[in-house]
Amino acid sequence: MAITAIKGFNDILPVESGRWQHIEQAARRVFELNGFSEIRVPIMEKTELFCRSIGDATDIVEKEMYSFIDKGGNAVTLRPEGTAGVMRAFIEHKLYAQDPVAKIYYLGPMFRYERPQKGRYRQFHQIGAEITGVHDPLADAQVLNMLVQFFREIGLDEPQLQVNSLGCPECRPAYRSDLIGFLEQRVDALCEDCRRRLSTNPLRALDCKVPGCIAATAGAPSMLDNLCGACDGHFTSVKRYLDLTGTPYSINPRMVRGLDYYTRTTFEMVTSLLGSQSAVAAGGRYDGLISQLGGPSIPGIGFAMGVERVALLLGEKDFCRQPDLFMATLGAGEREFAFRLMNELLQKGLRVEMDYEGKSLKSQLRRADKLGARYSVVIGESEVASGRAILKRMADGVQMETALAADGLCTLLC
RNA sequence: GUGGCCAUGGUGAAGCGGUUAACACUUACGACUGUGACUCGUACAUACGAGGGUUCGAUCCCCUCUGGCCACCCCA
Repeated sequence: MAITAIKGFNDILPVESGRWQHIEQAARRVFELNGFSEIRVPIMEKTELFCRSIGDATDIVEKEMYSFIDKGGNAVTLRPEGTAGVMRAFIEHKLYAQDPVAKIYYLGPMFRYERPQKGRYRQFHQIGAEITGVHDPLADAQVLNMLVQFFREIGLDEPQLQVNSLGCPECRPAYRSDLIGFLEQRVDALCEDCRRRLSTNPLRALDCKVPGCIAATAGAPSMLDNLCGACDGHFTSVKRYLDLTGTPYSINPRMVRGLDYYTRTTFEMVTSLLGSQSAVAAGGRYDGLISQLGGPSIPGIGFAMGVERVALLLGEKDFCRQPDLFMATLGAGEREFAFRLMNELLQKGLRVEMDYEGKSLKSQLRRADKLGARYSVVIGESEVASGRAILKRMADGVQMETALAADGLCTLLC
């Protein structure tokens, strides 16, 4: 048996890479338009970084991390998400010193030891963006607008934006105990998972899909009704700014996030087309994270999207580049002629292909068709001698005479 | 980590105890010795995910492993 890739680790094959590039290029274009710059950070960090940022008790840290001890005895982990590493770099290089307002984006592989499913893999890819240093809800709204703009840009209008507020260290603890109290009174009606959640993550019970739990939590207190004045004002402003720009969204008071560092605004772009992997992008505000990691008290907000999930939504659409011209040749001498001409055209930025192996004319034209070449030209002895040839437009078979010179062909094909 | 379903060539798949392992697509070549797409012809699985077992005999039955899909957990 030949060696195969690791479970949950996938190859992005040539037929799919066009789609990936399309997504990445759109993200770069939109993010840079919005004033974001790329940051490239390592895919491995000290394990402690993730414990401290994501949260020791979260599923990610408890059971999903690729952690090991390196040869120097250091506890290291393949990053399960991007924000922690980006913020570590932000603090380490004191980027806030030159400008506390930083707008940065990143993209690359993340690793989580989970059971693979469609749209969920052990090595997966995220494109994320973060704004630091802005308390104002305008930042929240702008991040959301940019996310929505990205999805428009790549031609997906299906994922819907949902927003929520998780409050802050001022109001969340009180709400949390209220909720626990509420749930404890109905513990008999809750499913096994939700009973466990009571102690681990009570908010999660609001998101449970078991009918009994949905019924039992129907009258549960909502975080949104229990926000402190500052959080409530913040959330109200976020909504107003979204309305101001006509950004469509809905409020999902039961939306829960898996990372401990979120405060106030949280959001998801959700789709119904990927089964249980409904979130294609998600994020939120993390006002305490930077100081928690040893940096100054600077707020932040950001999101990450799952590239695999976005690619799945784009479906089978073909993003392959088609040649502008395919040159078919009849003999070895003509092949040399074509080879030289092809390279002149390539220099001028035209996509040109030719046969390398002296195949039959029929084979060559079949290949031209298969590659989707816009034009083809047959070069034989007389063409080389006269310097003129018949150019054929493949879509409709229309033929036209042309000089076999780089300049002329270039203007004809551009 | 839990549960269910599944695994035949490059692809989609028939076959379900003894078959030349069907068919279609793809690919290659040809019909057309200088013109693709349509059509037609020819070729292309010592082989049925891997390893064990049952049997005279296993792609087909049983076990284990590996992988995939779906749901849960959780999440991008």
